[in-house]
Amino acid sequence: MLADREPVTLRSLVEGTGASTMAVYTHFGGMPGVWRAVRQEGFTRLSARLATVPRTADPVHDVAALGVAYAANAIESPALYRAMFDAVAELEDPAGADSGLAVLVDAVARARDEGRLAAGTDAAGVATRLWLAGHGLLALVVQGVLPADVVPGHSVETAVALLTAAGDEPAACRTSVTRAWEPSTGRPRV
Amino acid sequence: MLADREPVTLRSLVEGTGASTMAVYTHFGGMPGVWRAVRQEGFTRLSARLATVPRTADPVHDVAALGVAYAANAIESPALYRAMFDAVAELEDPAGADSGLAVLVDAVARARDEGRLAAGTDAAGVATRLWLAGHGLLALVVQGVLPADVVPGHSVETAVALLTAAGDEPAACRTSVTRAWEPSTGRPRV
DNA sequence: TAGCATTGCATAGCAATGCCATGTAACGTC
DNA sequence: GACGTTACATGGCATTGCTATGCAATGCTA
Repeated sequence: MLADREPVTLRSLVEGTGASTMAVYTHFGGMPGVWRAVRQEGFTRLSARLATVPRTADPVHDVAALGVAYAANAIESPALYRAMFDAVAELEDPAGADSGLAVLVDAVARARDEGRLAAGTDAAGVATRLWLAGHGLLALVVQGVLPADVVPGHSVETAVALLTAAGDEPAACRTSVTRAWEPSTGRPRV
Repeated sequence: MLADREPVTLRSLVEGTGASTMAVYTHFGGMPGVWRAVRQEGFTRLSARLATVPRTADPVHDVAALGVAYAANAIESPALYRAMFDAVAELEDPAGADSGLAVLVDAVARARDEGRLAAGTDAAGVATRLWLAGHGLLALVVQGVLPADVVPGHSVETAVALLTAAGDEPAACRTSVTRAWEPSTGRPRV
């Protein structure tokens, strides 16, 4: 229903299943519970997808590759992405949502520890800012304000700016980030 | 009602006004029309606020000052900010929304033309990325995911990174941006 | 195995919501 | 002063989320 942009109502959910509306209350406690479960599922899928991003010898490339996976996930399921952040503060299991950010923090920390970023780099801060910028971009894309084809361009420029500011060498940074975003690598299209 | 987090229903709107629900249909065409008008009003207020940001001798400071005004506007009326971007693609007058971004583009272009940014800088691109990052941050703040007190820190770091990447000298850039965000200048608190 | 408590859910109905058909009163125009 | 138009009050309709009630299947105990 989300993918088809159909309105998700209590009765439309049970229609065709042979079940009655009470089944929804038994399992989810009501419509807010259904949306909670949808959001949780969204973050679970996101975490699973980020976990499939391979670790290469280039830590800065890997940071950008996480961004690619994050963007692809959002663009392939825009309605789910919207639902996820529609009331993200009400998640019952915030740890599931945080784990995605934790993966990014680890990748940034590795780039720092391997010498690509400055020694004193605040990995959590840099990772958060990468995520914030990506979220701002994708939030507008999934609502139709911006077309999806501007995602790689803005993502590359913002990632290069933030990672260069964190100490990476500009030319090498751009090479690493661009390589993750170029469309010929067989990863899911955005 | 938005500020008080009360549910905005057709009947609660007309309650106490002595009018009936039909008045809403005459003037707005229905509840979606009411929300359209709310969004338009939100962007009108935002544009008005951005227009009050003074132009100083430091164009990079002025770019950051627009970000401060934008953030203050969102944080002072979080429910309005949420409503604005809840269905921003359905605005009947997108020009009103674009005018805010145009002000930022002009400020970035001025910074470029006055020599602070590289001559070939894509002012619209840089301005858009500044806006995207700010929107990502504020969207999460107004939903309660992040506390408002992290706004200045992330805003300064991201703005410095993006403007430095556009050619500004790092130390001068940080000075200009920080000056716009420091709380002792008498601007509205965030 | 018989009795009983628990669980899951179908039925039916309630309150609230957005919306609209109808009627009516005020207004402007000739 | 008659008439068409506009704005809106009244009342009611369909849909929504929700829940009180009852029933049947399941599992536990003696």
